[in-house]
Amino acid sequence: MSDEQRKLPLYLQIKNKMVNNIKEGAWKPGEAIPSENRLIEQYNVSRTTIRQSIRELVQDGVLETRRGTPTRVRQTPKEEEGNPGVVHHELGEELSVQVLRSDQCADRYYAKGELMLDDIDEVFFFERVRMADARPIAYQQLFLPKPVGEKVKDDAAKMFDIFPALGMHDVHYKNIKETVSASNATQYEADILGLIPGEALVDIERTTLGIDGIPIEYSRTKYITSAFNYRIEIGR
Amino acid sequence: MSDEQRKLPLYLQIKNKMVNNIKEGAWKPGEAIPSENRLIEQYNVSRTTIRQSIRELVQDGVLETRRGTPTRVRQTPKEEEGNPGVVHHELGEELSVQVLRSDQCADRYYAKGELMLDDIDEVFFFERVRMADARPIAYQQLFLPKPVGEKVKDDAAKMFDIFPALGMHDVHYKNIKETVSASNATQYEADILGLIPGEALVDIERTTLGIDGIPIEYSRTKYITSAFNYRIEIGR
DNA sequence: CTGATTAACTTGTTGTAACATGTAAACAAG
DNA sequence: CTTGTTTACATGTTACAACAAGTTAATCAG
Repeated sequence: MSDEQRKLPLYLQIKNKMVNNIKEGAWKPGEAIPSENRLIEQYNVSRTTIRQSIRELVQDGVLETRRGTPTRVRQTPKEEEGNPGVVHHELGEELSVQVLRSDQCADRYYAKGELMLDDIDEVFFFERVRMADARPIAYQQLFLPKPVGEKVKDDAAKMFDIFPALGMHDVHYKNIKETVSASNATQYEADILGLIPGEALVDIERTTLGIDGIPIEYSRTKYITSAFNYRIEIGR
Repeated sequence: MSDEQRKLPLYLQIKNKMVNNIKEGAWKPGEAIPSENRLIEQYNVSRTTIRQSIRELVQDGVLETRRGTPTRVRQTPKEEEGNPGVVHHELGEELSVQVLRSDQCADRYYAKGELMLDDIDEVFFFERVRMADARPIAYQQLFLPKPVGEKVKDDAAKMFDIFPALGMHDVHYKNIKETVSASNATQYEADILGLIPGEALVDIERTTLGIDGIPIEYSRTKYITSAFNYRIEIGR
């Protein structure tokens, strides 16, 4: 156990252990975690402590509790009922992806900042073109922290969406934040997407946080407007 | 005490009392509330209960605690954070609006279709420029059905956002649907917004439904990217 | 008067204990 | 086979107690 962990409050140490259980796949989304009484035996702490750990993870959206039933690992944070905003993000039919370039490097300082990494850390970088029905619809720059990248580097070349691949490797997310803007296609982007330079693109910057709050993905994607459909619905 | 309150858990009853203390001005924002020990005496409950009430109010953003110092009522009633699917849409400071044109007509067939109106119905049309800090940030075309338009036609010239005006006339909405895309500024739009033609704009098409499901507003707004901030958050 | 120390607060952490209440599977009765 | 009951087990609520640790203001030494 590391030094920082030793002086952390017990309930935070246990909270971290629980998060690790999920990250390592011992506790899987949708499944029940051990009951409070078992956890009391397992970690040899009081119920107060266990409950405080669980309470925070519920608050973080990682676990869900219901009186009378075992506490469960949340399936996905998205399928909620009664949320004020629903985001649809559908495109074409036959979806695929093509990797233009991929490397592992220690520069890319801006992306590393977004991923909350140190200067010395390495990142996986993928330059991808997302295709729908064999036509390019988006140019994407995808950055992954080293531990995540090593797990999914093979999938990133095949999967249109990397989230299923992440889930299969027990890398689960808690939160996705997207910033939407617009930009003009550069010569480079226009060539890739088959457009005229200057054409308006929907420009989406996305940061995904893992269940421990640490970023697991940063990406910048530029979509062709005609192949894009971003609908936000607010209300009941 | 009301019947519903009697069967509520103690900590929720006390939480409600605390909220009332704030609403009635007994506890003022920025000021300290009584210490836990005082509250224990005052309400004659255990510290567990008091702390659970306080914890929830902290989570709700109503109170703020700091070890060693008295718990305080939050100065700025913290915005709802962590709500899944929340859309933030903030821009500059000094917001205003300028109306370029307004009329009441029976054409504009596309907009009338979106508003689910018949061909013979009339619509109010406003061409507006939204300004932030005296600089134009968006060009907006706003369409209102005749009954709605008559109520707010004066406000549409002054209000940056027409929803408060609608609410004042008891026109409430149930649902907002926005489609986000990007487009290149036309010569006309570029002139208005002070840009070069072709510049990428964030293009938002919005339909608002009233509480009876009938559309009350259709608009198309094109924002300057630099003055725009559209953040979507999914998850907790 | 200044500056370090202390005393008297505050909230934070953790344990123990008892009872309340919701859930679902096992079981019994029709 | 369906329905109602029991029962074991889950989380929720509440109380009491002790100590940890941060903050602030009074106190005291210089």
